[in-house]
Amino acid sequence: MSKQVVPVMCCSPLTGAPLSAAEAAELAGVFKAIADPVRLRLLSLIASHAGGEACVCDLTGAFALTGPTISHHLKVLREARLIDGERRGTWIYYRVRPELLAQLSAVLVHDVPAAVRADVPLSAEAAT
Amino acid sequence: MSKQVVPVMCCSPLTGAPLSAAEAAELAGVFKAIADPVRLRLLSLIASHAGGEACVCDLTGAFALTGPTISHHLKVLREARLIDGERRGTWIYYRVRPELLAQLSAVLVHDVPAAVRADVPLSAEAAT
DNA sequence: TGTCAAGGTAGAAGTATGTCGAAGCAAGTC
DNA sequence: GACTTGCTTCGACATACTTCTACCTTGACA
Repeated sequence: MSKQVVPVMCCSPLTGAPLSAAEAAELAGVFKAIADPVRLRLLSLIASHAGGEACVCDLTGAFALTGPTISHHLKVLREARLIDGERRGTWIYYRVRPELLAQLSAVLVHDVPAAVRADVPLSAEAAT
Repeated sequence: MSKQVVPVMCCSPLTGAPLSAAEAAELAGVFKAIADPVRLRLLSLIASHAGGEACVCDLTGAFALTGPTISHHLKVLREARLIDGERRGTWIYYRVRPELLAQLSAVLVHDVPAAVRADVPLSAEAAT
């Protein structure tokens, strides 16, 4: 593997029906993306930054890691569709995509209200 | 590592304040436990089994994996406090612990209602 | 166009994880 | 007590992941 292609999040709640192997693999790919302290902090750093977005320069300073390493983790998060990057002049700004987070959250419990689950319509997806 | 000791789940929602390194490490440990297709299926298999619990014999048959491998994954889930095992005669029965799942879910979104978050009071913890 | 700064990609090294076979422990049966 | 069944632990091995250094790409500006 190495390529964590996560097409469109599926999956009924964990506590509902047994997951199929394909669903489990898809879900595991996303969870794997956030199952790292650095990426978790990256995510919360971006999400809690003013305006809901942060440039890489803001993020690099928060870790005792080199630029390429941060870049690698951001790429993993991007490939998992958890964040979106946008270049604005010299800097690249990242923002989290709450819809996937909400879906993940919904999978973990069986009674998260639909309002949360459908935070942002998934049909708006156009990730490339 | 190898020892995934997860004392008591902490952590404010990801989209709230930036996670500290310690919080991130703790959270990442639990996410790492579920960031595997086999463990995810194991979890959903147990949760959706009649009575909310399943014996290892029920689980082993669902995978093209050897007993020791299933046992290893169950141990990881147990150490992450996501499941509980209980020996009853010849068989060992596992059941999921929805409270940690609910907490994890609450971390991923910022507006999960308290009713879900506090599914089961964490103070009841006595995991060793 | 040339230069600088911000970030990304490539490849390598060390470490962690997933899987297996062999062996061991616990409970039930004869 | 000996045997069988169910499950875990141990040790080994292959693969995946994290991090680094070196180098490349992109955009701003003189």
